[in-house]
Amino acid sequence: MSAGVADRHLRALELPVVEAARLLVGCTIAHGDASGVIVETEAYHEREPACHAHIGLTARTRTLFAAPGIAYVYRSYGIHALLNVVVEPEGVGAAVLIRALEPLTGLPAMGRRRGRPRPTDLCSGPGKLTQALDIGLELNEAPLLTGPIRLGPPPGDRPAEQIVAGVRIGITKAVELPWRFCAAGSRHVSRPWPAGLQAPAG
DNA sequence: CATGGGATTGACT
DNA sequence: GTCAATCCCATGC
Repeated sequence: MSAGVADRHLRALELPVVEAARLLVGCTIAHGDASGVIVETEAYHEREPACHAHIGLTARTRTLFAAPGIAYVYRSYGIHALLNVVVEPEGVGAAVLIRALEPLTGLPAMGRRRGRPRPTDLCSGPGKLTQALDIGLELNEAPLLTGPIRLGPPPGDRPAEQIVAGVRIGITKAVELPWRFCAAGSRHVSRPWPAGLQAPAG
């Protein structure tokens, strides 16, 4: 096995968070028998105010300042668990929010947990994919290379994804940063890509 | 100890 | 398009 494509998820863990967010599109996330290909990510870094780590080291943000390669899972709006991949060296607060997956395996179980069988309704949002993969707050700080959640390289039989970048969604601070990355043309993203930023057709 | 704000979603007008 | 559900945690008294 040669280095390169197969190690993409490992290289991402060594890079600055914005580059990591771009590289993680196309990689895989699995929990139990359910898995999917990452088709949408966002980068968050302590130096900008939309990041939880911006306020410094607290009980909640401790995870973000830890060594790379673990999960940061937190509750959003009192309802949903959101999954992040912690990156950058220990002591730096940064993480990549996993915003959408293209379902790969375990679709029946995902559909049961989601209460909606349509493939494009299973993992097309940060709160949806954690419900589909049964990822809860108890998995905060779980290692991502040794399980139970597993971050893996892109499936070997898939062509490299074309990636488009845009501004992050659902935040009120630092709204101008183009730190959202999507697989171009994917029907599994959380929201349709703005028409003006659509990747060149064909 | 009380309060308020969300990195969202699904239902509804 | 609007809006409520619901809870962790940071902050302030």
